[in-house]
Amino acid sequence: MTDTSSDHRVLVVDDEPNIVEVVTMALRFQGFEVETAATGREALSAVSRFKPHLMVLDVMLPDMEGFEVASRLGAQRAGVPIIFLTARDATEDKVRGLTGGGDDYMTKPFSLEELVARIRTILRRTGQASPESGRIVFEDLELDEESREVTRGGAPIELTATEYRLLRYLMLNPRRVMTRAQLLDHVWNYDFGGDGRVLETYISYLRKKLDAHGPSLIKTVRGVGYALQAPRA
Amino acid sequence: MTDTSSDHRVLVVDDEPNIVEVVTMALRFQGFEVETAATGREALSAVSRFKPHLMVLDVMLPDMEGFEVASRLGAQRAGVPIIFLTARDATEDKVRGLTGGGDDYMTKPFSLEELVARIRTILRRTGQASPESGRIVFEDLELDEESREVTRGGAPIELTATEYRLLRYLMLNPRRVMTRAQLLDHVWNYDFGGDGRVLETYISYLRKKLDAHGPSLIKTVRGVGYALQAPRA
DNA sequence: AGTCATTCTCAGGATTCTCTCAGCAACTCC
DNA sequence: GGAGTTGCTGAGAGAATCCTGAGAATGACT
Repeated sequence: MTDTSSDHRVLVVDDEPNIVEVVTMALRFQGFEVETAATGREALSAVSRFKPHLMVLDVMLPDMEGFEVASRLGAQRAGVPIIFLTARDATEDKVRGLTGGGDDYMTKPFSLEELVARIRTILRRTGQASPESGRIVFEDLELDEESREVTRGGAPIELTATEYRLLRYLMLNPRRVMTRAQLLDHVWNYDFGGDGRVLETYISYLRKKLDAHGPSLIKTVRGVGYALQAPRA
Repeated sequence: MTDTSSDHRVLVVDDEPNIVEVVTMALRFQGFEVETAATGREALSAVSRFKPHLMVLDVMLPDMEGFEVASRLGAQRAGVPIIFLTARDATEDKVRGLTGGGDDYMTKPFSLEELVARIRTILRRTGQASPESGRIVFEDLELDEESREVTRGGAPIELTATEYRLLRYLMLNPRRVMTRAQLLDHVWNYDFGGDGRVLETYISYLRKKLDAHGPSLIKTVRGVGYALQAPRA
């Protein structure tokens, strides 16, 4: 992506190879340095060797719970924030209480965009990353990543979660044609296997909301995908 | 090719000899170093020996699925991006989750130009290739590969998918006469069996759109093919 | 449980593309 | 100059692709 300044180490811990694979590739892609571990024990040794700036940690590991890993780190943890991954059912409450500090959690399945966004937010909060203004602008469209507010020409626009992710991804890649596959992969959950036509529906939603305040911004490129495009004068 | 800087290794894996042949020829022509494999097992050993920068991998192999090859590579894969080839029907869902990791996929049949374009895009994205702006220029014609925008003398020109592929191919080989066969092979799907006269139709479309903004750029070479040519002063 | 917002599926209709065809124009070679 | 070949282009059928409204499924909140 356009962000070259990352250069952070992230440790990904999960025992499902598929997830590790997908997440690892996505993060490397974003410029993070990534190491992986499949068990709690591996994770512990990886931390001391790799000294990550942040951990992505599944709560269900074969040898111990993610929380145990966290507490066993003890002093060694030294303020390393953790993003816990949990299955959707149950346990949510358990996680809530534990996410003191700078921790966070996400329920599986999640979208890669969201994971990356949270990692960035956390690194920014903990002062490890440059506080690059979390504000994206394209023409008269503005998106504030902190408050999640979107405005066009000053007028606020209410978006649902999915609409927001989709618009954000497009705004991060202005004028560039994003393929259908890219959009589905980044904006929807990584295991989304449904009908690719959701995308069209959401583009339609977005257009309806955005175009109420000005000329059309989303261009469809037939047979390929969509792109943000400045309206022609 | 004016591009001498490629020098990348690409591993092509498919069990249909025709496809391997066609793709291999096209890639070698573009300056890539190519090795091939017909089975998953061969692919695995080829990776460790050949250490490709990128793989083109059929999902349907005689001994295992392409995905299995990918996951069996494991650590050895070391971030090598993969372009999966899939049959048009079904399977699209299975392929999801790829572009997040830098991978991509194409449905068969595809045009060679498209394949080459994607390979270039991916290598550029993963920083393995020089980030040569993705912008092709010929005289007052400009083509931006990321936004897929084409302009002549600054004026935007709307092209359909096929028109775009055709023009792009011509612009990649400026002044050189491209034979009818070359054009049909590269711009249309490799198994296109229809009437060769489509080409004339599309040349006509292109000329109509391009010449609206200046002197003629596409020259006919009777009995051979077409070439981009600077207008005589 | 009941309400509400959100997400996703589906189908009809509209649009746009691709390719074929046919007649005319331009060129080549005798 | 004439005959044959090759290329040009407008028209149109069929296919592919996209848009959008309606409603079912899902999950969040009270």
